[in-house]
Amino acid sequence: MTAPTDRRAQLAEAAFEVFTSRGYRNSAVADIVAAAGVSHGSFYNYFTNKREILDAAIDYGLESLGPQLTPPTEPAADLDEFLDAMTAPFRALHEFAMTNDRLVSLIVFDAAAIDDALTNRVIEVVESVAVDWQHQIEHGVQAGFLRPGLDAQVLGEVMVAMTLVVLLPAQGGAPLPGGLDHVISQIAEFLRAGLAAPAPHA
Amino acid sequence: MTAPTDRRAQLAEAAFEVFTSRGYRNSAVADIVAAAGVSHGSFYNYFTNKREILDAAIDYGLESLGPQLTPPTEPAADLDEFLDAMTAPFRALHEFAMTNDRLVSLIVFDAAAIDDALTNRVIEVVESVAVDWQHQIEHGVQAGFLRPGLDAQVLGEVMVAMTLVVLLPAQGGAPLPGGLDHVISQIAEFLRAGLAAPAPHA
Amino acid sequence: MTAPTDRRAQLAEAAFEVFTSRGYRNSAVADIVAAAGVSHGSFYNYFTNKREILDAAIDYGLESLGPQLTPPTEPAADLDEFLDAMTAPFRALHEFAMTNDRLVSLIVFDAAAIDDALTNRVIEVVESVAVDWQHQIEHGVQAGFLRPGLDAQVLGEVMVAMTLVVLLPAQGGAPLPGGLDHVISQIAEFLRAGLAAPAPHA
Amino acid sequence: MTAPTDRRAQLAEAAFEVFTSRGYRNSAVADIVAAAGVSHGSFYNYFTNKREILDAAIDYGLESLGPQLTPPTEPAADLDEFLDAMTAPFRALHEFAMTNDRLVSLIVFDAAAIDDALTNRVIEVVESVAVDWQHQIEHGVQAGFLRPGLDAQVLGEVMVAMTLVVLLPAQGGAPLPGGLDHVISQIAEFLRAGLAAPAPHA
DNA sequence: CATGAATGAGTGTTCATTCAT
DNA sequence: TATGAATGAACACTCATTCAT
Repeated sequence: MTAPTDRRAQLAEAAFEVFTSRGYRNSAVADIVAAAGVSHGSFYNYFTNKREILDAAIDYGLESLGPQLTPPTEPAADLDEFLDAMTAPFRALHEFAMTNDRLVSLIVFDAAAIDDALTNRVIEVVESVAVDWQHQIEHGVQAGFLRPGLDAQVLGEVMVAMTLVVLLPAQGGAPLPGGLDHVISQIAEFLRAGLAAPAPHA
Repeated sequence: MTAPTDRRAQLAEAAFEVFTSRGYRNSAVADIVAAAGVSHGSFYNYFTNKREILDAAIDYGLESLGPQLTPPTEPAADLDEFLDAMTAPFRALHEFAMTNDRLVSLIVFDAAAIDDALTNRVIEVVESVAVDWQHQIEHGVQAGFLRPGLDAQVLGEVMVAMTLVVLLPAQGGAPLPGGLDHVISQIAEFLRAGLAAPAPHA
Repeated sequence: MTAPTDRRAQLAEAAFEVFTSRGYRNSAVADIVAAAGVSHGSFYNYFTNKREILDAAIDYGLESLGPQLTPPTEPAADLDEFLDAMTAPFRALHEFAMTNDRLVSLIVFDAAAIDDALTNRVIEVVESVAVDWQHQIEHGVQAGFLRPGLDAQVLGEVMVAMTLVVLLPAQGGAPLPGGLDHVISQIAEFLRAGLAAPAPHA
Repeated sequence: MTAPTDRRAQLAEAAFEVFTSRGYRNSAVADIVAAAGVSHGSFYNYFTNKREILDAAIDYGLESLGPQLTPPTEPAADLDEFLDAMTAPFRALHEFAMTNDRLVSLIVFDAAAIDDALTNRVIEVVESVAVDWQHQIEHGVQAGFLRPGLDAQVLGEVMVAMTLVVLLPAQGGAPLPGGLDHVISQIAEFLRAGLAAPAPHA
């Protein structure tokens, strides 16, 4: 019925739907093949075990996550552009998390329960985002609009950590106080004051 | 072997060890009773099901976490005291997480996969910590050493999120760049610049 | 709290309540001791096992059944008295079964599922009732108002079997068509025609 | 070993053997699969639970019962034919019960202990037999060889009840006094006298 | 005789994985 | 490559019975 070449993709997509709606441990291989409309035995022609299709399902999910997460690679020219670039992912992540809460849950919470390989994979994604922010900050220091002496690596990770604020509401946390725009503007002001170079004396 | 009165505690402790080393879903009741040196049937004299002992195991783990987590209830008198109070939990949390990494993993990562009740419990702990920080900030604004216009609620949650920086290394993340002291001093400087009231013009 | 001498009776009564409301196999010793307000361990001071208390519970139940079941021992003097004596137990049994349906169910249906000893006990009760009816019929033949040539033993058992008609409604069967009085009068007419000696030619 | 198409039937047959020899509650799924020479897990490919295979096992047993139970559908032409038709099932039932005593026990005695659905199923079988007898009687009244004024519905149920006489010996009761033929002839005479229309005056 | 904690064999059920066709 | 029946180890949970106090 489906072209044989994308049986694997078809199964991965079905697994994504099943895993994100039931969680990894609560999902049976039988659920996945049923969702894919494929025979039970066929599963093992494409994946050696249940664990393996989890990677494929997460890949499938991440294909839509990636672009929104990455901040612009062009370094900001001045402080205002910098703040825009730093806060843009907060908005994107919040919206992504609100509409894909089960995927976030799958990646973040199921991962650690399954094995170290998956945990490390998640951590790598997180670290790579931190590095993007780190570069923005390094450039801002060099360009002179950020305070000298900033440790860009530490602050890149601080930025990553701060995204938790906009992710938690999607995972059952309290709604953002004052709404997303207000929270982002507070963060922007916090960053402006916290990171900007002191105003030169007139 | 153990005083009969705390069989329940004995089982909870064993469950804590088992859950933190294998994860909740990968642990069998048989593992717990084996670790406790108790018969299989006895388990159900003390807990009505496997889910119930998870609460007890987490309680057991949290008894040592609680005190270290809470920031001082005395409001800070000036900016330096404030920064000390704000950053102290980072050190405590880092040390706790480094020595109790499996408990953190159990609480943070297993919770969501199990129950909404447990997820909510975790979120409540987190929110309560956010509120403590929020009060510190509110007081600092009133006392005049923090910038007016700060939204203490938002920034309290930002603080909670930032703790992720010192928690991740215990969960398999990269080691803290420059060490804990360096990271904390960077955060302190960030907070000082980001939150302090502008210096009055001489 | 209770006189120690009737602990056994107290347990038997509790067992009767528990067994008749839940069935033997679905009742736990824990249920019985809870209903009796007695400690779990005490049970085995009075009964060697769960099976044994079933006998005691049935004894307890039968104490109220016995009198209503037995037809009058005085032999009937004529055909009308005979028919009254033969049909009276139908009314009694119907009423007993309607108000004690769970006991009937326990005795009749649980018995066979448990062991042959209990089955035989039930059958003995039934046979003893059959013998009572048999004697009535034998006497009627001798007195001349019943047809000669009747096999009183066979017809005694037929009478026992016929009681099933008035027992089934209590066990979930259809209600008696026309009501109990109508059914009994039909049976009486059936017996009159079926058993009476032919009217002497005038 | 067995044609794959009737694994379900194979299991049902094994369950029938197990249930009729041990009773439903005393039989484990493990016993059934062992008797069928099938793996434990296979059971749940064919039945969703233990309760479900009981229905199949009873169906299996009833396939041989059904035909013998049903009285002829052709209405009797005269009193002698009527008595033959009425008593024929007694012989059939007796023989069935003697050779299938454990099935009868399973159906009659286990049913009530299990659930209402099964109890109702048994009662429906019984009622349907009663209706067959009822029709015979109705026809006999119309044809004039049975007494007018008979309530065919009541007497149909009385007939069903009377079959108990020939069923009990298979369940551990005393043997039929005088043998089956004698008992049936006694019942036939009883019915003849009890139901026949009065002989017209010469 | 009273207690209730301890026991452990037994239950029905699930599911990832295999393999003959 | 496709299939789906077959597998069996593992699971959470029950409960009649024992026994030290």
